[in-house]
Amino acid sequence: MEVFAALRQHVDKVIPLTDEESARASALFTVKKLRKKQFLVQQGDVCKYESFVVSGCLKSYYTDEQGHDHILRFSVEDWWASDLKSLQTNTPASFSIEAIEPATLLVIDKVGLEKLYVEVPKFEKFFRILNENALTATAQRVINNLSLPAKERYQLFLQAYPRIAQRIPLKDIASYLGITPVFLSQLRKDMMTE
Amino acid sequence: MEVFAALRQHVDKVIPLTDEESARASALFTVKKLRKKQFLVQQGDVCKYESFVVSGCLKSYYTDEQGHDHILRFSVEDWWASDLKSLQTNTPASFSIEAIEPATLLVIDKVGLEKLYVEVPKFEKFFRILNENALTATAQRVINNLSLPAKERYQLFLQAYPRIAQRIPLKDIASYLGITPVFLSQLRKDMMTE
DNA sequence: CGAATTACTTCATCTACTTTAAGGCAAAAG
DNA sequence: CTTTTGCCTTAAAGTAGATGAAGTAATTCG
Repeated sequence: MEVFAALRQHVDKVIPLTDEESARASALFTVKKLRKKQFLVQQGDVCKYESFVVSGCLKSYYTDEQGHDHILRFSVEDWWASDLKSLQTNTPASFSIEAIEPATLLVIDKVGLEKLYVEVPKFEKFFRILNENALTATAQRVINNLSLPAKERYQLFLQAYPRIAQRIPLKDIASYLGITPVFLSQLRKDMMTE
Repeated sequence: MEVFAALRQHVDKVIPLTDEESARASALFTVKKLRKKQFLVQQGDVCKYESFVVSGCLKSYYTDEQGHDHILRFSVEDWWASDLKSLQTNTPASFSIEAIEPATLLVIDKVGLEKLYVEVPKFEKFFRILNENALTATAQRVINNLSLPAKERYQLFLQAYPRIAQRIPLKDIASYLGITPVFLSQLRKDMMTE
């Protein structure tokens, strides 16, 4: 099955699996498809799955008291999406995850994950490393938000995710950068004339 | 030994250890003391240790091209401090870690950590969970930085870390919040008169 | 202990970014 | 095919927060 091959290839990059380990792991995941604008989790509900994105694109975003959305991350092919805290502790998710392109996912629930850690202990290490990397990236983002003006943050974003940037509506990029779409539009114009 | 008891108590809160596991783990950590203003790591050097703070207070901060510091986190008793990425990959640390109070640490280097994962596999899970929590907290901080004005971020900080706030110089709090000391001083004044 | 350095405050000026509002364009819905 | 709706752009006015300068309080250190 194609989708499981994608997962294995992804995991193998960090820790090579044996065929048996890969098969055991695959058996615990389920294929899930999302249409555009469909939710994987909605803020306030409990997040049921850790999800590997095989294809498509999701956005994770927090909706504040004034009803404004703030994008935390985009998840495209070969990335993961979930509200870890909600998943682990069965508490309401603090953000939503929604498809901005039709997406194919491999999902695993909490029970499945716990089985996975027992049956294929390598995954304990795999997720530890995955989270370490995510933590590093998020810390870098805090740094950038604190130390760089919007224009430079935008340029960094374009550099870091050139292919993703093409696929994502401007307003979502603005939200990710923490500025208004209006201002991002101005920045773009500035950048053209330079 | 007192300091090791602190570590065990800390780990036990997440995953109870047997006496033997605790002893094996303790054997891999070393006590390290820092005076005020001493560095645990300096930005650009390789981070050699994962460190558990037994007492005192450290700050982790990034120095940007203009020489301005941006505080990422404070680590007090019962917290950890390190540049994970640097430690794991032997690359230059992207931020510094410095004592702002005399501190006692329990440190473990990369080799020690790898031994630890083998000898006491529970630590694999322990650090996975630790990082998950750190990731959640950091994501929340990104959200706050994007969605809240400085005054509310300051109020949240006071609420979340009332005891730490007392011990930390205003300029460091300002740096953590992403504002200038001048502006934080103004905010404080505003808050007095309300 | 006194001198020097470092931390905090206040005020005035400046700028990066927001808000509001209006017009155009493309996709979705009827 | 027409109408609605959402998305992008441009421009003008407003604000949160930065910067610079100057004075006072608090620490550090010889």
